[in-house]
Amino acid sequence: MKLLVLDGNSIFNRAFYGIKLLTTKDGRYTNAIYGFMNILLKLEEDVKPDAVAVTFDLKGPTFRHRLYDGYKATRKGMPPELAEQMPVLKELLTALGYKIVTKEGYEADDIIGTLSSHVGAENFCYIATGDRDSLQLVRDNVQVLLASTRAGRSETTAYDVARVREEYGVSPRQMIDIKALMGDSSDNIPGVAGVGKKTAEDLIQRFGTLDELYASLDSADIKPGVRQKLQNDKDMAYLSYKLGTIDLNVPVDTNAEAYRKDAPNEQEATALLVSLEMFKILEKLHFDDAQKPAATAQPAEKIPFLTSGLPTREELLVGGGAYFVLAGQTVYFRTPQAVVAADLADAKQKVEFLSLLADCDVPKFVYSSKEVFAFAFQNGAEAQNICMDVTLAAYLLNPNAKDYDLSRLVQEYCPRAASAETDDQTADACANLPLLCEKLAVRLEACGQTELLKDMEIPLAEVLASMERVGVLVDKAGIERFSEMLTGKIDAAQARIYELAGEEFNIHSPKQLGEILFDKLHLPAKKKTKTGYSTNAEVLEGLADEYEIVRRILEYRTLTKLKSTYCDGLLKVIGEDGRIHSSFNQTETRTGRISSTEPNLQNIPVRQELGREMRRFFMAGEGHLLVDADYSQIELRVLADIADDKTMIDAFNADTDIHTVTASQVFHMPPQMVTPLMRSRAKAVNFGIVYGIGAFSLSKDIGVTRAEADKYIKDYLHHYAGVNRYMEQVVAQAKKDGYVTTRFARRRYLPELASSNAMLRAFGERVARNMPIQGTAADIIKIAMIRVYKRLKEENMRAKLILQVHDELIVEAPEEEAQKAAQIVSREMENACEMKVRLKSDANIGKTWYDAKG
DNA sequence: CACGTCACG
DNA sequence: ACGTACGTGACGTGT
Repeated sequence: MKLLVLDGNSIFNRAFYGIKLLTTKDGRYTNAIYGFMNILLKLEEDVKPDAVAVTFDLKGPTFRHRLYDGYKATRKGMPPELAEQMPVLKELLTALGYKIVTKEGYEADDIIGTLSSHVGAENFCYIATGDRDSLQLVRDNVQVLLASTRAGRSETTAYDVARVREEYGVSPRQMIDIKALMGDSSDNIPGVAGVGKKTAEDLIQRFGTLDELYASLDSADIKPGVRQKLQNDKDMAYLSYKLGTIDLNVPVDTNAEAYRKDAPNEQEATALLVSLEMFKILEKLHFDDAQKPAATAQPAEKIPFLTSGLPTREELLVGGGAYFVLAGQTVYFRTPQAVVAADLADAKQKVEFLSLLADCDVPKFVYSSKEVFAFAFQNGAEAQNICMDVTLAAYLLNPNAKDYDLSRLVQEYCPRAASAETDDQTADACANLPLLCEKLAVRLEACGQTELLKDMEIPLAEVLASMERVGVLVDKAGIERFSEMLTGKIDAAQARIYELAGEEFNIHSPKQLGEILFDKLHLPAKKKTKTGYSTNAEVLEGLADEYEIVRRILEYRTLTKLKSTYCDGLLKVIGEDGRIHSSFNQTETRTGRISSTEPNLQNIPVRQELGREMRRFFMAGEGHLLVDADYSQIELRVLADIADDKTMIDAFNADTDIHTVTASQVFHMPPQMVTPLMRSRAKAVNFGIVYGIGAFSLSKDIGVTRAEADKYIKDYLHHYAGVNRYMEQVVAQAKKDGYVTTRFARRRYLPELASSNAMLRAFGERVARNMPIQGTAADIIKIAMIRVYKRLKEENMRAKLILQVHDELIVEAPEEEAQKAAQIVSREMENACEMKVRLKSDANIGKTWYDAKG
């Protein structure tokens, strides 16, 4: 039989340091457990062992190390992020039926040694470890599988006797002799001072053993210096030999049969893995597979899978609603008896599906409502009465997730799911759609988010689908001309940079650029990144006054950014209709904002004039105009409201300039005396407050000393006492609950707050202060979008919402509707939410985005 | 695929 | 002693 012996601590450590810190949404660390399980499952797949022994060290001192006092010196405890994972791992391994082996007073190494040395000649033993110490255990029927990390990837190397000899030139047994000479700092084995790996290997290769070496020390051909060192530390060498020799006689059960796996406790293991959010691992364990022993559980419900076409209306209603998943040209329905797939390329089935979508009386439970709305629009129809969208529901329950794949959601929320009689993943997940919807609905209700889903996110999905479909017209030829103009300027800048540098190099490479500027030209380097010199704009701007090459590089960066991202990037995504149809993602951000991709239309340049010119290429269609309305200071107004800060509320309601008011507060003078510099600093403070602020960053941002910045913040919080109160209260509440919420019950979990890492905790605190503000502002503009969309439709206008940029909405309207549309947009924006301060939105009209933007 | 950089609110 | 404001997405380099 084959026995696999795991060096638990070593693999666990490797997993921890090899994978970035992961946490569950309630803040428990899981990365080491995750990595360990992946390695274990991979090993089992490769080795196919009959039995598995997982060994661990216990905390106390061990016999072997008691030989030497120094052992405690550098023996470090695990970091708390790792230590907390250990009991959970053991619990999981036990639930999965693995045999864990520990012994008071012995290291895992000694247990491994004992098990491997007692495995009978007819058997085979694999030792999985990250530690080269075990190589001394290799024999004819014992191999070491050494886990290592190379270029971020973990790989395993199998060591048999030949491989050890090839690499070290000695037999496995002689590895002990080598270590006795060279020592091992990580294991606190002293060795012979001044003898390292090279010398040790050479000596043992020539003399065979420590004894032989010392026996012929005087006569042999050894460098005098080395001979002296060997003489000095002879005792140490022999002590090290003992310390380095793995104990092969630990009192543990050495019968390999004892380590056969027990049948897993599937229910317990599943519950544990779900709580650890390890759905991939759960999947790999194949608990739901067919050949399940009848004893363990009742077989999972099997749902027939048919592809016979669209079911009739009566056939597809499950408890009064229709449950379906739209995937490209196929729609999967869950009927009471089966999963049924219909082909939408088939005209008849498509028509029937569209009529179902338009039927107000049938509640619909779907996977992605935006896709459903888009499909309806594509066919000149509408989708009515969508009451559940599992993507959006899952996003509201936890916006921290990476994605919202249907099968993952089923695994997360439906531990004992049914399965369809098919390999089709979507069909399988669809079989569980009603159950999933039910579970999500219960959770949403418990979190007070039912209205957020039904009245905000689902209606918004329709608006977004419409915006994506309409798109925005761009002047393709204009962009092409602009791009060529930039090419000319880029070539000139590039030539001059090469001239000033005295050589050609890749200006885009921070590495090469850093070498040219700071090594070759000896400009004073300011900051470093992990990988080298920092060359970002902040650093370069500090050098720009003095060095032409720096000014040219900044210019080059600006120009190439404009060309590659905004000219060439946009040209690539212009549709056949001459318009750009960006995707607006509704489940991407942790604060509730929407994001825009392919292309990102939420970061088109505006702050600098040259970049701003790009906005001339975003235009209204023939006979149309663009209406652009943006909120004035929405986040600060939200802050005033949430914090219930009287000073700030009064300032807004008196329609005064908030930055000037803040300046007068912070600088202790009447508003009329506030200078532009003071106002701009106060503006930075206002921003900083919203972001969770620190004196260091504020001082860097506005170029004052840290002490001064600190004083600004203190004065600010003194004058805005409500804000001060809010900032303290929201963090305390977040620590208590583990999450923060917006005014509309949007929620974000903050596992960082429970971290033992002070930096991460500080980050969590800033997020706790910021998310309710940014998130509430995001909620408000979403409401405005829904209302604008609805109003334009109700008033039978042809004007269409086409873009959203966080605090700004853009509508494309026929010329004759533009004025009215402008009214509607800013009115709906201002009335989106009743607050203690009024919301303010200004609209402008123009032929292009450039003209329509104030 | 991670990193540095830079565009936006 | 260390790093430093919230939220995004795209591009180019280099492993």
